[in-house]
Amino acid sequence: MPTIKDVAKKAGVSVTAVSFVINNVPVPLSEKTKERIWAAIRELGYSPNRAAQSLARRRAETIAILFLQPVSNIFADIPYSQILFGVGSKLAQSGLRLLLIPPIESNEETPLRRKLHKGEADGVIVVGPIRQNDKRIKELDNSDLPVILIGNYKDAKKASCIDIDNFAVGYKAADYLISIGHKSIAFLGGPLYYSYGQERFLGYKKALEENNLPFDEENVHIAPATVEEGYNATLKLLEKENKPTAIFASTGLMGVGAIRALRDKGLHLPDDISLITLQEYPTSLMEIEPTAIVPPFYRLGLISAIALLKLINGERQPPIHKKIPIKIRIGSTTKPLT
Amino acid sequence: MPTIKDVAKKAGVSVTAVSFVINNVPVPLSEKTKERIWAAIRELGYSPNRAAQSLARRRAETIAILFLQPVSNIFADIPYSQILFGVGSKLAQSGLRLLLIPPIESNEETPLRRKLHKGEADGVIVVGPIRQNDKRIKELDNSDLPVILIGNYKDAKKASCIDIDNFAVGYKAADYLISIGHKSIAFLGGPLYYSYGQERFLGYKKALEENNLPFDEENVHIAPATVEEGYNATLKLLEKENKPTAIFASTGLMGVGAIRALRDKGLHLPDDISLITLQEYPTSLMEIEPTAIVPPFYRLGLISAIALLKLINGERQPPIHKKIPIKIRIGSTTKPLT
DNA sequence: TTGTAGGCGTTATCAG
DNA sequence: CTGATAACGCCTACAA
Repeated sequence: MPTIKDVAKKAGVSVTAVSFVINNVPVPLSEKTKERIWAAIRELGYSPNRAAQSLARRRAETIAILFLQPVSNIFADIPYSQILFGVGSKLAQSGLRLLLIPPIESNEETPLRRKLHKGEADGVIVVGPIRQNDKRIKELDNSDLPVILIGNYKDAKKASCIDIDNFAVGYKAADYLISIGHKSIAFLGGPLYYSYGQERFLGYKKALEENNLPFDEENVHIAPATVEEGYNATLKLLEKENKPTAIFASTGLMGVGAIRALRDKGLHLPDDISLITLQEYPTSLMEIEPTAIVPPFYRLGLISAIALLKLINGERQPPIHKKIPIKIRIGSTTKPLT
Repeated sequence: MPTIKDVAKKAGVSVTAVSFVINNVPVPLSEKTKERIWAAIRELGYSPNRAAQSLARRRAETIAILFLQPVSNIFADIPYSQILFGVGSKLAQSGLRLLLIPPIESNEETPLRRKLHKGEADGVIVVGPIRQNDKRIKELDNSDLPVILIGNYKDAKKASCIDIDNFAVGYKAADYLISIGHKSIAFLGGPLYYSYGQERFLGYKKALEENNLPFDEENVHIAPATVEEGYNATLKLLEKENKPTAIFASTGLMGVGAIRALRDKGLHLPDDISLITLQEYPTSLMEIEPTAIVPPFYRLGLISAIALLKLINGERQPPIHKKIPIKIRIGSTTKPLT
């Protein structure tokens, strides 16, 4: 491969000049010279050696993605794929590399710092459900590495938090159901120690409050976000004396569980009951088109990557906080209460 | 960050010795010295600087993933995510970085070579449906970069091809249906200019032949692998005078289309007709558990990455050819023909 | 504007 | 076994 020297020689200039042009340093070089240098670069098919750049700039030209959960779970978890592709597409475009970091146990001896010390990565994006007391996150928050947490970490000092607007997820779903006449609305959600679980729940509650609807504890089922929990919770709801007229399953898997439970009980959507779920995967894969909250995970990844690059380049100061708006898509599983 | 010099000083040895220990070069160093060096490394929390290593070794310590299709399509395509996670988990474990390369048009001026020249990546994994006449692939095949194509490229000189056993996909599905008594089996598949489309079709055909069943052209629908095509093809099949008693939808999306078409026509699975599809996404997301071919995409990515690393390290010579076996999972959408 | 020279952290060579 | 020392390719003063 040609080096910067070859380019300099070919263009009849100094390596300095070439370097300036490549990194477009604001040094007044005559347009003519610049053009000559670019021509040489093109002819030689030159492009700078990343490792050498890294070494000289003391930058890794790499950003790391830290997964908080085992990969075997994650790979089945479509939202994470979407986030990953979002991050990846931005990095691909800027030519940065990706360093995937498998889950590190909180109690692991090797400090995270070491895996992520400067030279390894210029910044980190953390993916996975965030608990407020996670040591790994605390450690990152105390390091001087630019960090984006996909989620909400309330104690964050320097770490930036970006996530879909989980409060809005809960609020919008409940508010929509209320707007079409429902008064008894069940909520299925993930654990409250995860920020997404808590915020979706709070959003739901807020919508009830604002509409002066009573909050019925028995209509709320908080549990690990699995198909099974969604299934069981729904069965329980159906055994209540005054059944809810609508269910909001605030995670995709719980939604599937709910749908299955309703079907197994011979109930018909939306005639017997209304359902809103979270669309965490392409609807083209489903047999029905449910009314659902549509979380833009791909966009979430994209925006996180953009934000991280800005932090790295010093174009913004941490912490950055962002909530990505979500949308509701009206499908065939809800209908007005008559 | 500490450098190799710091370690050497602390351990009272030469940098050479430290370098030997780190890369465990087979040089007889006394166990005592080795231990002393490791101790110094641990105490200082030293780890080698990647960029410097790269530069010295003339290796990028990076592998590239080239996508053949636009990312916006890919991100919705769960198989690609699974492959990506498979590749990623292997790389994470070996500390290599990932360079994602967005689709490059065949006619783009910048040669692929340049984006992938040594120093940028040590090897490439190509993801996406492969056509035999794709210029980008021809170019890669002629370069001296280790290349793994996920798919089947018949003219390959140096490039290695790894894929799920697509012939077996077609064969096993058809064979199973035949084994439970079906004699008129429809086939829905992707374009024949893609290797996966062709091979699945050939497998299907072979199973018919081996069982002395007539091949009915009208039972075969080859089209772009979309929900819509699956839907329309199924409608057509149902209009035939002698309808097939079973359908094999050889792509996930066509399978969804088929299921929807059957439902819209008021047909019941498996009583009115049997169906085998391709399970390209977690079944937990579906409402029914179809009989399906289960392609191990995660594993495909993993194995591809492992193979690529071997090529890069010279532990194997190209071309490598591998077919990953697939399984059939019996679900609720097939039943014996009585 | 140019050329030179030192530095970035490792690897690898080669004489001790 | 060790210790210098020359690459590796680029960036960045600094002096001209």
